[in-house]
Amino acid sequence: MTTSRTERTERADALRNREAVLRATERLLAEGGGAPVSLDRVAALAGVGKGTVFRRFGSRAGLLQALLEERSASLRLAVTEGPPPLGPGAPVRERLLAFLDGLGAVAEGNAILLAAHEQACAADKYRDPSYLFWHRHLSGLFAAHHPATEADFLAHAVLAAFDGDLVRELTPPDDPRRFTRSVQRMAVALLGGDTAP
Amino acid sequence: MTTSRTERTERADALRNREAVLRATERLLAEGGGAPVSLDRVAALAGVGKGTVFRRFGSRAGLLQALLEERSASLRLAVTEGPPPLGPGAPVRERLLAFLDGLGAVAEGNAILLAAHEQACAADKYRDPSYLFWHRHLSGLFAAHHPATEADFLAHAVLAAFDGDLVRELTPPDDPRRFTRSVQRMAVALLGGDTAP
DNA sequence: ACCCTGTTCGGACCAGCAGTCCGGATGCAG
DNA sequence: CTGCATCCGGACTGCTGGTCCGAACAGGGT
Repeated sequence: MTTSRTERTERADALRNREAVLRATERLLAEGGGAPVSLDRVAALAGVGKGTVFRRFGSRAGLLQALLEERSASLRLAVTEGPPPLGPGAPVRERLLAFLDGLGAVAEGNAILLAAHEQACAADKYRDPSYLFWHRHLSGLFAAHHPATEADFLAHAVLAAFDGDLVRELTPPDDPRRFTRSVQRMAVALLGGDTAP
Repeated sequence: MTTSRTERTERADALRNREAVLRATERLLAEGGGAPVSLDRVAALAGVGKGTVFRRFGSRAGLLQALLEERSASLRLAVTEGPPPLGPGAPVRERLLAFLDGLGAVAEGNAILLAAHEQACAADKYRDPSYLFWHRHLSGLFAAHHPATEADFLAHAVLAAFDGDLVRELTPPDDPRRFTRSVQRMAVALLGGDTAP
């Protein structure tokens, strides 16, 4: 039984450290309440050297992206091959609403992480594989009622609303899903066709 | 004590240096093509000390904001007290289109500056007086067909599309007004009522 | 049980950044 | 011309993201 895992090349200590770094990062993000998190601090809290952080994640942006990926992986999977209405098969409107419900939940629950990631990615935000995936999906949905270039723009515009700081701004503690509902209404209006029952 | 408070004449060299710093900043922004501009470099190109830059503008964000203010001051004026359709008096739909045409032009012509400003402001973006002004205006327009909270969100969402990097992404050299047209179509769709007869 | 080798570790190190400070220069009023 | 408030400049600080390399070590082969 030689460790029937998918990857046999990663050493045990490496895996352990990777996990420690991720945990430390999310803890510092949460405790800092939005204040910038330095990688020195992350390394210190994780109990590893700074070099380790960079070898694992390449850069500050890579670390945050890895964390974000972790939080949204299940949504990604559900969208591509899950059951309707999230997955393929449902009418466009239903899929759009279901998708924004899922993405909204991720955003509302990780607004600080989202903001930090945007800040770190800076101009490369629109080349981020995660962003490209969401954009492709949304764009495809809009394309049902719009020409391609218009759908492309609308997808960008809707995703632009998922700015980490904006989500924080628009999410009162007593109504954690307000942002999602607003985005859903907006997206339906943009989809075209009928808004009223 | 009647005139000395705000009208305290600015020394000639101070005024000259302020101008030199602004010019140097815009030059470095344009030449850098989006690369981050350090204030050391700005000061060097302007031929002044770094302390001067900070005394005049307070911080990196303040400098970029001053530059942005310069580029959008006339639009601001036209919106508040200019002739229709930009100024008060025209139907909501016309005012919306005129406003987005103006703001779009500013964004398309200053996308790099816009991106740099967003990066520098970070979380305080939504407290920026300039942002608040645009938001109040847009929100007011949307309020003609929407409840207040919805109008507030829609204004945020439309402004979110004015991300400096997104504008750059969506502005091909051969069609410099494409972004503006897209935003206008989107905003009209969000305004509600009739999209097309 | 025990090497042997390639992988990983750790933290000193680097360049560069925003922002501060104060002795000295200088415009300007009288 | 003189005195003084204002402004200037660039050395300085504290911190950052990111690099580097000798040391430590995991873990399969024997």
